[in-house]
Amino acid sequence: MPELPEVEVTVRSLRSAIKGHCIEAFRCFNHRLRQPVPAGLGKTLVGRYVTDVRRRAKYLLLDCNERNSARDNTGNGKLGGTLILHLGMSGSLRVFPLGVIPPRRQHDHLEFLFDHGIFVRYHDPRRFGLCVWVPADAETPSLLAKLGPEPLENAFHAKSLRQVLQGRTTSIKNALMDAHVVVGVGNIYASEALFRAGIRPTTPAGSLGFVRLARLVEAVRATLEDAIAAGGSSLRDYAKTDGSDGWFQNDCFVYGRAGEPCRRCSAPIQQLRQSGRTTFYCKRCQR
DNA sequence: CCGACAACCTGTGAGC
DNA sequence: TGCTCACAGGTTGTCG
Repeated sequence: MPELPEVEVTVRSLRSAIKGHCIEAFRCFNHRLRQPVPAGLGKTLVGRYVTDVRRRAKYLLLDCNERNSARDNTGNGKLGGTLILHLGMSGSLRVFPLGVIPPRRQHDHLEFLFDHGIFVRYHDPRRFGLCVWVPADAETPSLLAKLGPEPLENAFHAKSLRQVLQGRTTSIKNALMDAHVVVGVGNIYASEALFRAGIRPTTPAGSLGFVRLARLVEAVRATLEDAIAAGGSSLRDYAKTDGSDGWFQNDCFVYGRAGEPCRRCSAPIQQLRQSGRTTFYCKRCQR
């Protein structure tokens, strides 16, 4: 489901809905996610204001302030911190306007109620997502410690990319999906970016020269920006915070289009398997 | 260190 | 209709 564009779209609407507001209530109906939702998380969260909603890689980060002492008897202290959410393969967040709280669906695992009546639900059928609290004085959590550059920021460029791919024999498609190389690019957008760059997904990562990598960097950026503008891709589970679908799946050049004509040259789109994931490409446009 | 693969979990669609 | 199998936007641990 969610790759960088879907998480970014979620972060933006969540930010506008809850930034500056106080968590009045929290409920957890199933703590068994990829990592267990900590017991007593509600006591940690209630009474805190969300000072910002950010994204790092595919993680959503809810920054929370210090809390006035009285209600806190959790042993977590009153120190501020960050709630880290990940949507895994099938997760989504839904924001309900004031006073609207529909019945809970199957796989709605977490609920947040804010002081202005806004209600947020976390839904994740496969439970590959996570929800953990990191106090402000903790060292960088291992989840975030070893991540590569953000693809939409300046630190992602051809020169550094060539350096990290130096000597790597794995395919460029596998390398693009490696979060040590660059974050946020998953199975859909790796195929899409390689199409836009005109690069065959099976090309050994270390064999690409500066010019082709520069083209790839721009293709990754353009692909992700277009997908964000389209509200992300909705295939099975992903939906925006208002419950509506993203549209980028309709704009894909290659993903999910095996056998269909290439939008650029009409040759049939090819499909193959790389490290257990399906890859799509055009054998004429990508060399 | 690197690369490939299984595991985590549920739902869905295809084929028999 | 009902069963089984393959596969699905991610990440992590393990093995060779």
